[in-house]
Amino acid sequence: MINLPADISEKFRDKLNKKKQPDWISPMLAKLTHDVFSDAEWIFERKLDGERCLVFKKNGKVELMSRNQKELNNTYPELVRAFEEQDTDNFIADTEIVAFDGNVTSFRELQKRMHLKKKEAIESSKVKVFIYLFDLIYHDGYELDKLPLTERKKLLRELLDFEDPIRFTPHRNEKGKEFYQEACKKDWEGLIAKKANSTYAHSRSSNWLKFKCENQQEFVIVGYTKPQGTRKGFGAILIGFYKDDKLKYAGKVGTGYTDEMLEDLHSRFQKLEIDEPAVSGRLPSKNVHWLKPKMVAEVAFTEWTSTNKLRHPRYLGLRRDKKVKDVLKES
DNA sequence: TTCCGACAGTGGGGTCGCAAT
DNA sequence: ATTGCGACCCCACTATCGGAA
Repeated sequence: MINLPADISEKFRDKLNKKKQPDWISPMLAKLTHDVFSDAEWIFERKLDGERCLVFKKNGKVELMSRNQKELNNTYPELVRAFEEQDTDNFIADTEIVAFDGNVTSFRELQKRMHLKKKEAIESSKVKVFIYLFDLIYHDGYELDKLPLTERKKLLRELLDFEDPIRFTPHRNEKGKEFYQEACKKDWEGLIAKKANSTYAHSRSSNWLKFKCENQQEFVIVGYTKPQGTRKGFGAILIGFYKDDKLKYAGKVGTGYTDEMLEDLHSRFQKLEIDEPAVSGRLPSKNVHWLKPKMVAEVAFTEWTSTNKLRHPRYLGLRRDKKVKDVLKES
């Protein structure tokens, strides 16, 4: 058992604030970047594809809270139990709850579990969950926000027993680029890069960066939706790809456009309007205009979903060098 | 002067749970 | 039995504004 703050090296003593344990703290959020780097002043953690969770333990009582301050205790009773059994008390930890599909964390798998509310449904659920701890924000009367990240992680590792389902989130030093290559090869969601000496900010901060492994390919534009509210031009494009000479629907892409692009594309769509869809699949029916399959768009996304649609899609631009019939599903 | 953070507003896929059809 | 919708999860991105750099 370690005793705070006595075990923290002298130079960090002045960074500790004595404070009553809060019932809620806003989580630190990472910024997305497309600029992957290596840097000796940064550490790199595996990006876990699950549900963000803040763990509060106070006088033996455990509370799991979502990013939007919803209590998760009912959904994950086995995690609550695991924290109750820990000797350490009176702390706040930052975590991610995950489920696995093979060796990779799977949001798809976790979704079968995360919305369950009924006791029987949760007890009979086959989805096994784990909770990865990656930060310690408070312990035993002291706010740890102002300690450097690496000190907070050190304390975290010493304070708790890491036995399933409770797991520590390890990191690699310096070699972000190499680690990122490995991560994508292993089908991980990506990495989180963190400035090693940074404090815990209760907001989005550029001291935490997302390096996401992304997919990118062309799709045929087969329609678009009407704009809502103050939106210009159109809402989203509907896209498809060819399989066995037939156009298959692959979902919508509604972000990545400037106002100018929305208006320019919308004006190009006018000449291509048709009454019946040129694609097959489960198609949306409301507010949809169908188009002759003539235009090709480049789209980035994180992964294919179980129904062959794109997760986190965004528009990158038009491809004029590509024939529509050459647009196939690539990954 | 330029850059950056915070916010609102637009858009995506998916699940559960419940009400309406 | 099927469909639609809200409430939550996961988001990406643009536009705007005011203050920091």
